[in-house]
Amino acid sequence: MRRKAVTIRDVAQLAEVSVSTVSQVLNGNMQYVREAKRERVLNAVRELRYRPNAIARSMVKRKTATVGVVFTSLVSNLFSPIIECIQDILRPHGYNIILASTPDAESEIQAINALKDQQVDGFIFVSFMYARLQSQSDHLLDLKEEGIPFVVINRPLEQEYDFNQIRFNHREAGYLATKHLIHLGHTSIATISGPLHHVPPWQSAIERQQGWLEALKEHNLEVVPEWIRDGNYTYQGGYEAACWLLEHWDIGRKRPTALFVANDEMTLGALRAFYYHGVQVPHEVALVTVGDPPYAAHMFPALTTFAHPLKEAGQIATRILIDQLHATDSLPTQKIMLSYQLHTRESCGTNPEPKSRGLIAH
Amino acid sequence: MRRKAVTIRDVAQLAEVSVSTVSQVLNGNMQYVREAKRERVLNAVRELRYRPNAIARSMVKRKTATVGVVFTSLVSNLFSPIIECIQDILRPHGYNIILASTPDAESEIQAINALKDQQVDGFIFVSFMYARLQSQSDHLLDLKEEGIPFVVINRPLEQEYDFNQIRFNHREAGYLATKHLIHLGHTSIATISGPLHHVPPWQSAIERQQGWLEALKEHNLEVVPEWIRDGNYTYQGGYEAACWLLEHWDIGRKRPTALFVANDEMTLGALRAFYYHGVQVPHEVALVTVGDPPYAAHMFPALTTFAHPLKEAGQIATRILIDQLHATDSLPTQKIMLSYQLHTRESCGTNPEPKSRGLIAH
DNA sequence: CTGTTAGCGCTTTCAC
DNA sequence: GTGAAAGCGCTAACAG
Repeated sequence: MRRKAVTIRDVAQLAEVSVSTVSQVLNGNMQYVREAKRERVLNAVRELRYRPNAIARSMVKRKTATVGVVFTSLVSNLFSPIIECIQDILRPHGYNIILASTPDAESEIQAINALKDQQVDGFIFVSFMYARLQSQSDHLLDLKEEGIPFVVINRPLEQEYDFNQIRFNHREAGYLATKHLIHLGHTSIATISGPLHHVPPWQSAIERQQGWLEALKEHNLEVVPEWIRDGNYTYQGGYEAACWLLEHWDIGRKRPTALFVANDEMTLGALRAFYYHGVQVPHEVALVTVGDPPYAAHMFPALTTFAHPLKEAGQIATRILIDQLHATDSLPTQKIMLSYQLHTRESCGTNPEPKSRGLIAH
Repeated sequence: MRRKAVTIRDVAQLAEVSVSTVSQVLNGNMQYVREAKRERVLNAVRELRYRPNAIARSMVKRKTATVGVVFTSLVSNLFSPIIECIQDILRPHGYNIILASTPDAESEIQAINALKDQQVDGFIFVSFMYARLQSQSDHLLDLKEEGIPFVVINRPLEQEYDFNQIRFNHREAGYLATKHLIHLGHTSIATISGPLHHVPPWQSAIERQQGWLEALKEHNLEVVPEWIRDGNYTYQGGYEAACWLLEHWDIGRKRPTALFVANDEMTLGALRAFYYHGVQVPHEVALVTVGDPPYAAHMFPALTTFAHPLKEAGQIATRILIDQLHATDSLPTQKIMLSYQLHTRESCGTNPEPKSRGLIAH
């Protein structure tokens, strides 16, 4: 069935040279091969449609030209763009990607072992904790020790590790989002935060909320404790948080006119709550969120967001990895902090829609 | 640096047995090994933390326990769920996934070759033509000939091939979507279709439109030629198609009260057009679409959709592949047609929202 | 310049 | 039962 593969020996035979000559030619060590033979070899290769067996080559070179890309989850909007640009950069360099998704530390360890068995040359780890990965990273120390290069993206590290790492500036996102609202004239700004009391601490949630707080304080705006609603990063949480705000709308001294929602899931929930209660966004309450899913621009109203710098993260991570892969001696670790990028659309009230929603009663 | 790997020989030495014995034990051929030695070997393995080198094993077994998964594009909503369930099924069987994305036939061929060089045991091809892949499949014949098993998902085949293939029933989606609208009482139903005049023919677009037509005819409803708007499967196209309809709203004899939109991109565009023109969905125009992105349930109104049976496709494809991988002799090819699944939400008018949108003028 | 040879780490006959 | 030995397809010294 499977047509017996043509080997380097077949080529050598047809070209009437030795296998090592063929190997030389194929690996570009042409300096040692005369043109005539070179031609003969190349012709034989073509004639036989010979393709070197990468496995055999890997075994002797002890390099596989594959990298393991390990995600915490494949289900997210965040996954696609990042894997795509990892792939786009890796492929021209001749590297293949072996993919793995690992919801928890245990399965991550297994995946790493499986990939090590496969002799991958390096790793990229990408953490988006939609499935509250129990963050443990001690097992990455082994990789380090074995000299296998890797880089981690958005991985919450419970302590200081000497890893190549790329992080997102959550605090800044909260800070800038809130400032954006403040510059728009808002002085009463609530927040729907991620899980603030999670164990272990959910860094991004805490930091985004701190950014919000910082911006308010910087502008001497009142910080109403009840205006920090924990939405647990979920749709339902966002919905309930918005409902709570709605119910207590007029009870407090004043009501918030703007909202910093710490992720897009919760934003969807909050929007739905407002929609059901007939509260207009952004006219009655302006809204800025973190995370820029593809549909953000197509919601009603279109969402003003701070987008994860996914492409940058993927590109930088891949470049760092490639450098390490090519380097003969070990390179210094790199720690990179990336900023979220503002996309101003309708929900913050900056870009009002062509026709106001009020018109629908026409 | 890279701590020199422990090999089977090290284990043999420590256990004071031969390498072949170790190999036997590790491969579960325990029938030929006495318990005592078995123990010694296992202990040595543990002590040395030995892990067999998969590459070396692959070379002699001529099996790599990896499958190549080749997508036309990584950017789609459709990609994540499908890769996830391929992975979920493959992993327990010990298979790894090598990922590739290939926008056109040329790069697909290259990717296939690269993966063949890596000796992958099989392939899964997934086509979502967001990047109008020039559909060519003759090169898959080579795979067939070489006896490398593979299955194609949603691949538009320009002719009849003897491939394992999983298709989506586009015609039925259009038909059922339209019938759904008809059952809701609509008699004037327009459609925003995909590219009807694409070269080569864009099957899904044509078939979905035909399904729409079929349903109308079956119920003796008038087919207004102008109510077939080609939206080119794009956001912009959907927007323009909806605008056209809006402009000609009252010019025709009657106006459509419902709309079958052939994909979600165009739906977003159409919704935006309606939003800007103050036309209420579903009150003034009901809407059903094909494709069920994660945000469909969170739009305003929530979208009634026919969802791609992605998980089923991924599961079935993977199972077929695994069967072929395990089979000693070649299995018959399988051709499977999957139906889209209806998700009834708000945009068709079946599930009106708790409070009507009119209330927002309160 | 070119061919011979010794492995890479593992599995698998095949004698003993 | 167990071990010695022959490769899997390729690369990389090392002679010539």
